[in-house]
Amino acid sequence: MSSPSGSPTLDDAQTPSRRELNKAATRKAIATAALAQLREKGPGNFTVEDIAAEAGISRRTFFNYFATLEAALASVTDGFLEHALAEFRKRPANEPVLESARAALMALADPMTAAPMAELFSLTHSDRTLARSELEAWEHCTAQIIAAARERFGDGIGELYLRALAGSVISCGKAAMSVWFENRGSDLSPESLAELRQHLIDAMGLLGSGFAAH
Amino acid sequence: MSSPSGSPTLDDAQTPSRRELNKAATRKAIATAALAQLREKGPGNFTVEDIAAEAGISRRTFFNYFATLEAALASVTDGFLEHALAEFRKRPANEPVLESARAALMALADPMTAAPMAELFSLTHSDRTLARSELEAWEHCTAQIIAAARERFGDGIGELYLRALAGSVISCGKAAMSVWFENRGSDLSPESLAELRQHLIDAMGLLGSGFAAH
DNA sequence: AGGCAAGTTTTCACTTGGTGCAATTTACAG
DNA sequence: CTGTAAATTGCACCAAGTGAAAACTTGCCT
Repeated sequence: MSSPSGSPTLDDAQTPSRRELNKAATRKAIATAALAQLREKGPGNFTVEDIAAEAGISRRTFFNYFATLEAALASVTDGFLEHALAEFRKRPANEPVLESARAALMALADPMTAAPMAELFSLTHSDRTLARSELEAWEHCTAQIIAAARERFGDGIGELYLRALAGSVISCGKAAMSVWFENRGSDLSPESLAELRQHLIDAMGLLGSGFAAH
Repeated sequence: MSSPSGSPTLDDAQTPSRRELNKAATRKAIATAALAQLREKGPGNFTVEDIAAEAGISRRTFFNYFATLEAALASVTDGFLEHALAEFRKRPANEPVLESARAALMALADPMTAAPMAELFSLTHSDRTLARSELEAWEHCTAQIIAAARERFGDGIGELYLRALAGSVISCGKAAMSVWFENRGSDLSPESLAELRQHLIDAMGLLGSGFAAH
């Protein structure tokens, strides 16, 4: 071993430079601290300074990572939706779109993924400004779905089709989540998650049938 | 005439007290001033103080009417969507929902209604924080559609159905608007508005057919 | 009319969000 | 070890929002 801690001949594979690592760690620390503050003090009752203190950084550094306080919290939602999006991209291109969407949304009912989201949902629910940034996260996800769908369909597909579809799918996902949350609070038991899954399936079913059944 | 300006025996029909009138006027003045500033200086280049000055009121009074700068601009969108919502409520209850929705969305393509909206859309498009408050206005409208639909269907209808439906309809409306705007800028000619109408019809068609056609 | 009560606007002071800049500290290469 | 570039920090600043009390309007009652 020519050098301490790790072999220099080996770790040049990806991009795990100390700098990148630190940045990622700080980012996560901030997000965690923000969530902790939210949990502890409730929406609107803590400041960026509080978060910075808990994360062990300066106020100014916080703003180097997130443009706004809400953005730090929304990063949780971002991660959550990113997960579903990755799932969508994995689906075979010849599969019916709504089926791919359904499969992707199933990822949202995974315990590990759903836990922080459910908590955020519950803590966020009452507050206007927080809810606003949640909205933005879903919107951001919609944009990415549009991109993913465009890639799948090629240029032959109309822009209106793409946007209406992506928006509707996301709306159905939101509807399922909110109904689930209202029934179950942040209950993450297997039965509860099964219910969420069923809501997601039902919502996509409604979408696929043109909301005919009621 | 027992009193100056108007007959007291007559004007007690509604609620046009001087106070209400003044408030309404001020509110409109603020919204107008906000839009004027946006037009004149572009997004992010003017402050609440500027708006207040143009509207002839104090900064503090501005905040008595609107919680945030963006809210003042979003009031334009609110009025726009309110219009469509009123249309929806007028439809007969036995009509298929999607047909009612289609009819309501048609109201958006009316020249008088669409004009301020189109302008706002164009001025707002580039800016992040403004776009955020637009989102909120649509979300608010979604909530009202849910309420209206619940009223129409009575208690027999599932909450999931309601929310998924309302969200999807609004998404399709947004999709049609954004595609139209991207194609036509703020062109308000009859042909252009006809195109918007067609987009709205198409989007609702997609929704009704479960996005089968492409 | 005169005057009281309730509603509105304004002024003032204050906290917090958010940004630019210059100084400092930390990570990496030679 | 030493220079360079990236990251963190402190500081000063402007603008968003909010609370509270003073000043002004409007409506109502005798």
